[in-house]
Amino acid sequence: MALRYALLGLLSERPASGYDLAKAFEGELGSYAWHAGHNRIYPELARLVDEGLIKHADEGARGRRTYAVTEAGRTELRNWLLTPRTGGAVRNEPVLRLFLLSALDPEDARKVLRDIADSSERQIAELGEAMAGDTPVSPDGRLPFGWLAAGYGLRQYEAAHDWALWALGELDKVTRRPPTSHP
Amino acid sequence: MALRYALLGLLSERPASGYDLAKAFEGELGSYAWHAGHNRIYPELARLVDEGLIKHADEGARGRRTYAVTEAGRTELRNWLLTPRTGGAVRNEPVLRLFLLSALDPEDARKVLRDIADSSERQIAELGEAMAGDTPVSPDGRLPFGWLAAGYGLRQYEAAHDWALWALGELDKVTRRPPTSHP
DNA sequence: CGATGCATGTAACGCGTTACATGATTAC
DNA sequence: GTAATCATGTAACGCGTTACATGCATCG
Repeated sequence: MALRYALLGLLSERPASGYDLAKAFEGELGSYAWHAGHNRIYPELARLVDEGLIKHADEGARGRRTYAVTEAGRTELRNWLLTPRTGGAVRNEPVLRLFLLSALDPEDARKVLRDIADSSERQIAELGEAMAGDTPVSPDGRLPFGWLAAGYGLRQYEAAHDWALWALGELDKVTRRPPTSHP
Repeated sequence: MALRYALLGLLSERPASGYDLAKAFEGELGSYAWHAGHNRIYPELARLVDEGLIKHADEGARGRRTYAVTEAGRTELRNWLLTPRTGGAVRNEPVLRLFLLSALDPEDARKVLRDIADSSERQIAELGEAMAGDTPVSPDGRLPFGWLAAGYGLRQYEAAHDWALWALGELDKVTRRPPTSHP
């Protein structure tokens, strides 16, 4: 049920074809929030047209068809965004891995935790660079798509980094070793 | 592919029946990491037995069958946990909502952000209470299942809270209003 | 003896992934 | 002219959800 809202959201930025939308999912949106390939996108676009949430906007070369969001579509998206998620079914593999850490012996768990510390550090550097400088403002007086989400990502990775270091300390406590020093 | 590792992880704590496992998913594991009902669990247990990753351990009253992890199962779980996730397909609805925030007008976006700030504050209070006091140690000298994950959750919610307040400030900037004061 | 909880399964359906398949245009 | 890119679809399969279905044991 989420793909349709991703599509409505992208189309509410500007009209686009299925091909354009597939490319949009290959950027930050797709890597951090929701991914979909053209094979899922085309059938869903057809359904959205059926339901009157988007409409055919233009026909271009090579069979290119662009779609635009309708008023009904805008309303539908707005309702969804304003309705707080109902604690729905969770399927979060990275978090599952953290839960299962206690199934590893301490040496292996340390390996995993150091990996997390390292990779989150890299992500922080990347995102921090992307967000350096002033708050950007689009000509229409809105925040650019993804700017707020990037800020969220940055804080999440900082939290993950903090956590990994704390967890290494916790592990040291129960194995009664002196704190490991890793450069 | 993740459910099987959740099951292997739970069974590596202690042998359990399908029914026990279904209950385990109703706790923190199911609310934060991965959820599954008995309908998914029973077929997957059958498959794991077929593949030799778990084995039949005991037969009890009312048709109760408990399973235990085999050496092959332990190895499989360990390999999975030690293999860093390959940036696989992302499907994270809460984050998708953040990306789409720019599709809302500023007044609506503020509503959503205040909701997030409030709910994360509640979660922080809950988790903070659960984690108050010293690091618990099980008799076998291991950290209890879920302890590290709880620490992760706490930091995530703190990050979300921080972010929501920051995002409200960013919104104020582009709409050129004085910072909102909300109690 | 009826309600609740323990305990296990099957069937239909939807969403997502991987693979298969096709054709038009542009760049070299 | 041929390779890359634009552009759109279909089919098979797997995982997850919702709903359907059954039976035993304990508590009051």
